[in-house]
Amino acid sequence: MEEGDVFNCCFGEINSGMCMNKKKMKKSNNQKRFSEEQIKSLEVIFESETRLEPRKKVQVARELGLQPRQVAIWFQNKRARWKTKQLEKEYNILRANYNNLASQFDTMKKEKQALVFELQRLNEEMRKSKEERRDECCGEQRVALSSTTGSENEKCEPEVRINQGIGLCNDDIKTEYFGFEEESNHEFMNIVEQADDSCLTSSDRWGGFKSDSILDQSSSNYPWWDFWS
DNA sequence: CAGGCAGCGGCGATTACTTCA
DNA sequence: TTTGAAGTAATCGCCGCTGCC
Repeated sequence: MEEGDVFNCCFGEINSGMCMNKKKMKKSNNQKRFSEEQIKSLEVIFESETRLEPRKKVQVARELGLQPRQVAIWFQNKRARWKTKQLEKEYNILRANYNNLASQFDTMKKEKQALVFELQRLNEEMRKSKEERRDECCGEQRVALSSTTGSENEKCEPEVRINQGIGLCNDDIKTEYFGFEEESNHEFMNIVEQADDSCLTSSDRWGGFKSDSILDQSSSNYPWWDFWS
């Protein structure tokens, strides 16, 4: 006896209703997989319609030699499996997008670090040149003062130096957060805003990344901005 | 018209079984 | 030969919809 014969024999029983009591059909040896042709036909139908009209279901069942209920169950299971596969696909896409985003973030983080270092270097240079200019200025002052009363000169010099020192400290504190002095700070903020508009928040610079299905779901649950800390 | 009820079908979770490495 | 994982047909319980009374 061939396997097909076993199959047909068992389904003969099922189809005759002996095993198809809806309530409590004992899982028995009668459970057999559908034949390749049956599966193929069902797959073809499923591709065009994932749900069957009752009339169509009866028709398909008759054509394939199955019970309408078996066809209905097959479609139910098929929908469930299809859904699972779709979820897996979507998950893989999401994961790929996340990895892409993470690597972009890493690159930007490094760029930012480099810019901060550059900013610090420039700030230091500016501070030094300013210091030099003040030293030069103070030297000229001293020459001018030495031609007047000597006693005033002796009193003046240390105070001038202290005040200059305080002035420098204040400047440094003022620029600690921005890296610029007040007059250049406005310009700096403009640059930052422009960069922000064109590079960071503009979606067309993010390649093919699709954010619609990700952001609307995850933004409420996952604080993506934690990246930046 | 509103409300209760039965029948039907879909879905998610689970079970029971088969197949295969 | 045994065993564990994966696949699959079928069951169960729940829910929503629809038609009837």
